[in-house]
Amino acid sequence: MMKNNKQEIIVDAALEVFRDKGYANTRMADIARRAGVSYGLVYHYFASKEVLFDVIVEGWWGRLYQMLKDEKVSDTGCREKLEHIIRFFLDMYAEKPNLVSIFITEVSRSSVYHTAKGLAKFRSFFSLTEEIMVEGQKKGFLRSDIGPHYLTYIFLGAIEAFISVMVLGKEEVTRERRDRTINGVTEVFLSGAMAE
Amino acid sequence: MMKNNKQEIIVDAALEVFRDKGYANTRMADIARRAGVSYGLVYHYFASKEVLFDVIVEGWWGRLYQMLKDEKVSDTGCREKLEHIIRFFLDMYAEKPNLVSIFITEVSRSSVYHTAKGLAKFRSFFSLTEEIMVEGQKKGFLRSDIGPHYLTYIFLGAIEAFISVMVLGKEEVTRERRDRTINGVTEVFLSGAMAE
Amino acid sequence: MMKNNKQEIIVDAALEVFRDKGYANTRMADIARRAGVSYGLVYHYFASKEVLFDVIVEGWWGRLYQMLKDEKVSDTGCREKLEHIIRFFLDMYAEKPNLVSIFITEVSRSSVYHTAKGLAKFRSFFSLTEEIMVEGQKKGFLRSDIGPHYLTYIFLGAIEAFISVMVLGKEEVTRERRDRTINGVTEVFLSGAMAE
Amino acid sequence: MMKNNKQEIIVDAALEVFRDKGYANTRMADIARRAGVSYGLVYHYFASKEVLFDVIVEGWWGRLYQMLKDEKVSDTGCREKLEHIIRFFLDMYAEKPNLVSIFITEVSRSSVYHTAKGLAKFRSFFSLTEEIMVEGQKKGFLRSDIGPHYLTYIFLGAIEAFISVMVLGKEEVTRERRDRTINGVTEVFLSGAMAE
DNA sequence: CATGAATGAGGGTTCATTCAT
DNA sequence: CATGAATGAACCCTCATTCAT
Repeated sequence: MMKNNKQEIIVDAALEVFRDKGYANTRMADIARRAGVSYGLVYHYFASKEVLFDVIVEGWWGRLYQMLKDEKVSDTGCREKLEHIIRFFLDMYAEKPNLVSIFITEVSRSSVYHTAKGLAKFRSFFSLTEEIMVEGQKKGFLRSDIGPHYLTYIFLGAIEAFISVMVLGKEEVTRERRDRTINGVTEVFLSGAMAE
Repeated sequence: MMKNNKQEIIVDAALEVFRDKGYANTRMADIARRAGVSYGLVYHYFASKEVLFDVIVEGWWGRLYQMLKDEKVSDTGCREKLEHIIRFFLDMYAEKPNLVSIFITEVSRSSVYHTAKGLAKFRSFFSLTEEIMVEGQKKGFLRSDIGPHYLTYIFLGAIEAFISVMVLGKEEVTRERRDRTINGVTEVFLSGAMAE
Repeated sequence: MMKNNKQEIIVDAALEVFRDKGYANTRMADIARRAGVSYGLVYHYFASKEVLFDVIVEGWWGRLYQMLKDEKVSDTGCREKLEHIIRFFLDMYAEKPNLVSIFITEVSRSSVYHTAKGLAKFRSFFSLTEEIMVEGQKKGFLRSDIGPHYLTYIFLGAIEAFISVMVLGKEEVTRERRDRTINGVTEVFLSGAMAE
Repeated sequence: MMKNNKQEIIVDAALEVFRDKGYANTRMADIARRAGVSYGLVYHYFASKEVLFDVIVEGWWGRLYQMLKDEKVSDTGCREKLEHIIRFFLDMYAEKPNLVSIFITEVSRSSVYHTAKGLAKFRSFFSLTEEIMVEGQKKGFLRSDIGPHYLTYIFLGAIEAFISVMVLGKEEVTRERRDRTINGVTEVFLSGAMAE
């Protein structure tokens, strides 16, 4: 993917610093220092702080879309698809916590400021998820008296809440916790929180 | 609450600018200009940009806690309490969209970086909500095979997703839409998304 | 003209530094230091290095145009008008050597400065002078077998050469030298360099 | 002259870029790109940006001096010598417009370049021309009531004005235009602008 | 010869904050 | 109370130059 070794090192360093300090408080010098390269080299590979950030964010969106598209065309049941989506976020968090943190704190919340560009990404994300919900309704698995928009928002909101809590608390996810979370979210989302 | 007229004007201006540009991209000069005052005056009332931001954020937390405490001691049923919480966010958004925007886009984020201070606020918010969930479980209204943490995250995540979508899209909430949303979220949260 | 005292001080300092080092090698810090003000104050009054430079250059063009317009409508003879033009440059050099230096070294050539904006200024300068030449031809004072363009270029070129030599050599102009120069240039331009 | 092919290519590229952007705004990378070579190679042949520029400028001065020396020793009349000087500039502009442009915009002014080194070059240029004027005076061809300095400045100033106008307007010189210019300048310089 | 990755000092600009009036 | 002039530390980015391959 990355042709160059140093590029990767810089991106990884950026991932850490952006996560620790947030985009606005990240200094290019910090990234260079953390990457163990000279100041100028960061600019040799990335035209600006914004470009470097965008490279990271694009990487995220790319993985997310890929997963959603895979789920859409997969012939598994609706419940499994929803479980896979939750699993994606949790596995991603386990594998690349910095990337997920940045998504939560810098992208999903502040996409207001990255007008147009970022907002469009978000709409795609929601649309792809909504298509899965619509399919679930058509198949009679999901209730149809509630608009698919609602189902989408509630489902994704629930995931984001879990991820956010982990991000804010800088928590770790064990495999066990992951499975419990997948189960809990799916269960409540599908069967409801009410007793009986 | 505010003793002084100019203070209020400045806070309102700050609310607008923070919402439009985000904390990091807000200039004290922007706030002064939008308030129509000199920028020495902003400093006359507020010691720093951070203090001004905190005043706004404190106002938000105050209202939120008050509402949650009121709900906790109220003797209405669990379903009503949950509905009230959703309504609070939607009404708040209708009344002070900038305040809610800032909460969504800036507060949760700053919690990550300004640890301690902001994180504690967040935990209180979750705790208060969780207490309502625990009460619902004790009363046998909510299922007990799922930890109250889970119920809380899912419920609040769903609300946040709705609010976020409105914030990001700068949408308006009509009374009708509000009621539909309250109903939709409550219904799915309590009864689940599955058909039948 | 300048409402503000500090502004003037900064412009004067800029005049000196631009003259000494040229636009490209001038540091905003140098200007601030030479003006005896803080770094930020320069930016308080002038949005950028370029703006500060333009303010200076505009001042020059303004004076130059004014003089040329005055000469055009004056009812003195052609010889006197030409003498006045030469005198303007020499007096200006005596009064504001830095301004004239900057004009010669940074404005009058500088392929950089000449992008539309500056080029138009130059054309006006030449046009106004040419009108005086045309008038001289009409009145039968100047020969008409040579196009007014040629007369203009030769006349202005001669002046510029004198000024340039003074600028490059950082020479001073005494009143006597000024008068000798006015006379020499006028004499050669009008009567020619040939003996008899 | 140039031993190496690549060297020439680089110099030609530099000529173009220096002309287009001016010395200060020229990047070594621009030159390398325009030459179609890597930018390590530029340093392989030329120790620094300044050296590369000097090579170009030296080439100019060399040709100019050679021409002036040739004229000095030639046994043609003064009028012919002056015509040859004008022709040199115009032919040079036709043949190597970039070189002449650079001379006009970057060398002949530029307080920066003129630190001793450049100033001396200039004085030589003026001296050589002045010698021709002195000779013309001695022979009784040129008037002697005007100092040779004056004649030199006026003559060279006139040429420079013509060249400058072409450079700034990026105009072309046809053979016809060249001859008209030579004639016009010589005529006015020698016989004066006055009618009769 | 030739390449381009790597370096790092330096410059323009921003902006929160202070303070004299 | 109110103003806005004044300060200067900090930061992003540029680019001439070096050097390993």
